[in-house]
Amino acid sequence: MPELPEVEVLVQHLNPVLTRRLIRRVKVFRAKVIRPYSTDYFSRKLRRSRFGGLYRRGKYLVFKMISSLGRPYPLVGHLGMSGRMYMQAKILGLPKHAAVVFDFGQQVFVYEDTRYFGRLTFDDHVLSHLGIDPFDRELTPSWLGRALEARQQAIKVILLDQTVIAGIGNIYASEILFKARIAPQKSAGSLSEQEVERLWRALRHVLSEAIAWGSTVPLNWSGKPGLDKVFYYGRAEGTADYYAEKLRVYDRAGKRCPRCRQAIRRITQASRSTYYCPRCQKMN
DNA sequence: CACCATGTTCCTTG
DNA sequence: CCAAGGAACATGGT
Repeated sequence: MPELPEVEVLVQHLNPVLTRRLIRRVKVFRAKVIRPYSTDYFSRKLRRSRFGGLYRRGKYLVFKMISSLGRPYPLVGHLGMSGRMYMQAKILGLPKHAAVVFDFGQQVFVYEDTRYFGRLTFDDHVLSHLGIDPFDRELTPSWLGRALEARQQAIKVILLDQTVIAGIGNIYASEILFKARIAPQKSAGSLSEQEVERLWRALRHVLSEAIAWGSTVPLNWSGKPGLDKVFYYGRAEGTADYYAEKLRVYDRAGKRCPRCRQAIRRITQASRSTYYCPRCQKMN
């Protein structure tokens, strides 16, 4: 589920659904995702709190909670690799990998996570380590140039560094570099002014396109297996459009580049797959 | 059985 | 202190 566009679309979807709702009780099914708190402390703190607004920071969801005494406090969520969050009727029953469930009475708010890499915490300290948001007005081409100039690591690896720019993940990193026509192996500091400019454009273009798609298409949030496994390459109920078809290079090794018909290549960088077109994204 | 997977953190080595 | 690389986390798909 989670890179910046998915989290953004989810936050927009959840905001009106959750705001002002009163938590009657909290059930923790997998203590790991709320560490270092005890199940008891976590549940007691949230019980009888209300949801205020929520917003996104990088790939994190930040819920503004209001205690029964009217005191605000944050609840920070991260979806890891396989986390989902959605409202559903209580009578429907819980998914196999429900991690935490908030009970509202008739409805429940479910956080499920197959691999349990995600997290819910009251500690917003993690957010202070995050780099600039891709849609921050301060992120100009010259800002980007300065952020990259002293770095020797491959640009693909830098794009995944959440302390530089927050929100880009492995899928969109490849997509952004393809759009910008920059070889993923190039060291960040070696990019020309034109390349930095193209990267800046591609960043916003690719991410906003993904957000626009996710905001337009009806999504199946609870994701019944086989219907909407993962929304950006899954499918919403009644929709024939697969988001995978919108990806130009990611997971397309051996297939033709949509721009020049050359075969897409897969390489490994920092133990993760990178996909690119060797003809459109040259080293020099 | 093998390998791969949208992410982050922690450990080791230099 | 920094950088780079890798394992670990846990489960499922192919």
